[in-house]
Amino acid sequence: MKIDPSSKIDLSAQIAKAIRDGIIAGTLPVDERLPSEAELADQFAVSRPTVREALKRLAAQSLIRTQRGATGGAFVNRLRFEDAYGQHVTTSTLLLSMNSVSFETACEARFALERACAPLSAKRRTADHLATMRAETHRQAQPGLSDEAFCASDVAFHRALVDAAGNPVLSYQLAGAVEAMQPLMNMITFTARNRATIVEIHTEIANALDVHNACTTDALLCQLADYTESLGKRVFATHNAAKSDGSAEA
Amino acid sequence: MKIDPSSKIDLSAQIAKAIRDGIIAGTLPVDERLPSEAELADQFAVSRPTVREALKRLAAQSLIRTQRGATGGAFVNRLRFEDAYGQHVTTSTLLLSMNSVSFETACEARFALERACAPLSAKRRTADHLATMRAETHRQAQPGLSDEAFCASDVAFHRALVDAAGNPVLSYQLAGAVEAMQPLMNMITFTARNRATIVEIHTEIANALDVHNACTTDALLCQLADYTESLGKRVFATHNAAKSDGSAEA
DNA sequence: GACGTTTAATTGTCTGACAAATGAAAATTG
DNA sequence: CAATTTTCATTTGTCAGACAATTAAACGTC
Repeated sequence: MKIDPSSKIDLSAQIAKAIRDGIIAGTLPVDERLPSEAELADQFAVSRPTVREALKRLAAQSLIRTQRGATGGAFVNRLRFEDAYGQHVTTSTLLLSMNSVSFETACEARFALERACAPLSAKRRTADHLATMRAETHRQAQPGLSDEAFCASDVAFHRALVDAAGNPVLSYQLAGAVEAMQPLMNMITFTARNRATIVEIHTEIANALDVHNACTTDALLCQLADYTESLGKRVFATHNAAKSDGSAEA
Repeated sequence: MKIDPSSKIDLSAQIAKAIRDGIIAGTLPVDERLPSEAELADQFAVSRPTVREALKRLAAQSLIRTQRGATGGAFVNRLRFEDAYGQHVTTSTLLLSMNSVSFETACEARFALERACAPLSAKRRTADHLATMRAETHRQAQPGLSDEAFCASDVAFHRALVDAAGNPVLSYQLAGAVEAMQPLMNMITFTARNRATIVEIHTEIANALDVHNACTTDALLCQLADYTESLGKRVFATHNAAKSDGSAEA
């Protein structure tokens, strides 16, 4: 791979791209050891700090791992679903907060995706998944629970629902949509009546999954989507009204 | 934010995390200028190369951008959906290839997600989306098209279908599932008869969306999912049989 | 053969330096 | 005075060389 020192782009970015392309193309298989930093510096005709900056870029994407010592070095990392979750959730969260995505849009996406895996979950849910969902539902019924804890439990419930589909690709893609919404959900103060309604729907969802009833599960998710959206609409309407109260913003 | 020099973790990783946390928490708003590298080095009591490695990690995640010159520096980047697409697709692709996800699993996830946005697409599709889908369908009918080009056009078609839902969150989440499957699809050699079948379904999907018929669209997507999976199953069955032919692998 | 010691390789970090870019201030010119 | 050019300070990009920390293998000792 060639490096162009006269390019507008950082050398470290070019080197990172060259190595990344090798990993994607399969030229550098998993667990393959990259040349040492000194050798890379020679090959690309740059200094070691520049090579290191490139390697740090790749490490930030979990594409490589490094190890010190005699047999150490940088190794192509086997990207695991668990490792990728974190990044995916972080990115999704920032996308929502930085692009002022409406609660409605986020909500719509989230439940559309969740409904997509409901039939699979109804078919494949294990006793474990059901137990998790019921435990979280039970926690959500506790009176002393803070709104944040309630939302966290809500995420755990829906995470279990998604995982029940038994498809890691689905779980990964949905993790972003479901977990990234938590900050938005946290802004909603749930009254006792709100919580009771949600807990009831959660209970029914668990029951529907128990008997492998995909249709009812889907209907309940629709119900939950509508209810969540109506709650959010009310909260954010007053929120925005209060915010634009003192400003000249149209 | 505190840095622990005695930790097992790289200083640059700790510093990157500290800054990243600030961005996520909103302490560092979009377009905010970070202190210069020299100032950061002072604040964290490390050297400039260490600070730079931390900044490169953040740059790799598109969390900051840097600019040279008198008024330059590192700025908190507004993460855009378009910027995040690339990373998401790359990560998804690597997840599939490195974890030997079966064609069946990937296919199931992809069509489950795509069906999720079909009702929204049927409701909101614009003339533009329809035109793109029909143009790609037309391209797919060209006899001289390579398998790679056929698959690329297929991705473009489905991308338009997803975008038609008018929900950027949905589009983002699905981009990973749809585009990451392209390398797997490329491994399938499409006969003329295969292509004719797919083109026909694509044509019908466009027609169904034209008249805002969500039900038919969903049915057609199911049909396409079944057909794709059956094609893949046949190809990868012979593929695996050939591969385990000469090895002792059980 | 088992067990400590040395050694070589490699990453992590620091220091100091210079080049390149870039906008702002100062100087020059009409 | 206004417009233009020049100078300059600031900041990132890159380099060179050095030392510390870590680690496994090679070596030596008992």
